[in-house]
Amino acid sequence: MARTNKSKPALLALLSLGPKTGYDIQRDIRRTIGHFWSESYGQIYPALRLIVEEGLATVERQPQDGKPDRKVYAITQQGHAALQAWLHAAPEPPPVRNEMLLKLFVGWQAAPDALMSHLTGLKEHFSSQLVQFGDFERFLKREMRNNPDAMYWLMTVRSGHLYVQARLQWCEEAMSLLKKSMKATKEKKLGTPARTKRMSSLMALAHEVLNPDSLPKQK
Amino acid sequence: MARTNKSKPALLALLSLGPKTGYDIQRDIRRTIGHFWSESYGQIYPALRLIVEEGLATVERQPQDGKPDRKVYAITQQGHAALQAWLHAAPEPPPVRNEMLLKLFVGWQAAPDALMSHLTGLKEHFSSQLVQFGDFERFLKREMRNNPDAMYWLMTVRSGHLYVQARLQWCEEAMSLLKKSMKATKEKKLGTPARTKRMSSLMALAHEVLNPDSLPKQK
DNA sequence: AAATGCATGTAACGCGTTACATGATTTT
DNA sequence: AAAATCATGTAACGCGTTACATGCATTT
Repeated sequence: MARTNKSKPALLALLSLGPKTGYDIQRDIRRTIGHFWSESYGQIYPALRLIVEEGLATVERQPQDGKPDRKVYAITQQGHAALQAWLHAAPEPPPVRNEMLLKLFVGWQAAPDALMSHLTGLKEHFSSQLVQFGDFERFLKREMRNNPDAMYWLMTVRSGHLYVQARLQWCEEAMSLLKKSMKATKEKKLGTPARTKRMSSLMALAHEVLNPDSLPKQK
Repeated sequence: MARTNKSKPALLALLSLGPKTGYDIQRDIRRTIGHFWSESYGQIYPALRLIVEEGLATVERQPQDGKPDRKVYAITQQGHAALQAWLHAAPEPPPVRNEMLLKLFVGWQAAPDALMSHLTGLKEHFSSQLVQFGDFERFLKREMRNNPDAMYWLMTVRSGHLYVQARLQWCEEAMSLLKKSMKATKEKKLGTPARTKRMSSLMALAHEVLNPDSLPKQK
């Protein structure tokens, strides 16, 4: 049932920082919260129309020459109220779907080198993110002296920082486990069917051993 | 363009562990990789039909009484080949969308107690997950003595473990930052419009200071 | 010369969940 | 008595991206 709207509150959040066009919103999201949020034009423009229809924002057309008119949206009192209501509602957890982990789960059926190169790619990606989060963090901490509210922004950046740190640590660990596994399997050679069968019984065993229904359904 | 199929390879991965019905697949996903993957029946049954049409699996109907026939799917040689091809392709990173962080980003517009209670809820959730990951990990480490391939499964569990640890650490940090911020704002009182305006100029400043386009587009 | 930025929007498609329909058996 | 498990599937809906259409100005 739930499946609550996410784009609308996101747009209201951005509009709560000042009047903006759809184009501005997209750019500002990318620049400020791009590490944990994104909106495409295909979401933004239709949503803005709805937001105006519901009285949560107003539009003002500003003619330009050579370009399409700017349509500047401004949040209304009702919009502020709607945003606050959303802020006070418990957040839904993000859906979980991680392709790399799925590949690893049946990883013995792949060439170890391929998995290793996937991990290397990930590691490089997270390393560069780590640097950027560090820069961002230093900037915000400096600004907090004048503007205590910068702390809210900082919290989101810290989330990203701790997240990439953990992922990076995992990449390194996984790579070293993979190396070990490569050696172990070279020694005693078993055919894929036999290995598959053993994984299959491991699954059954896991369910018996780990009490009710092992890992969490979600939440 | 890309937008590559994710359900089909997921089903093939599960079928590579042995013949299963659609129902079995759903249950096994929940039990083993539920912490990073999910499939609903609305995905599974149509996808299985396609998989059979493409020759990646075969079906066998097993009549039962009182219940619908079991339709047992078994992966074919072609299916194995398709799975391997997918395993060797670089994984796409999961889309990022975190509602809690979005709420925090404009958090000065909310009642601090509400944010605090969101964080408390998250913290409890991650704490319980942490325990379960620990159990799972101990089990898999024990099993690795007989079955070295259990290491692949372990890698996915370690990912979850490190992830929830990082989230937990973040929750605690965020809660303590929030407490500080509550004190700071009590002292010098500023109206919401003024605070909003300051955040807005902070955004502009951030973009000037942080070189080209700050945080990563994605990847 | 080509790419990027500014600026609007729509149409088509794919992804994914939820609810519904059906119904016996087993557990709480 | 109610709920969960087993077992299949479909229809409707919402979410979200990509590609397209248009076009000038600026930067590389």
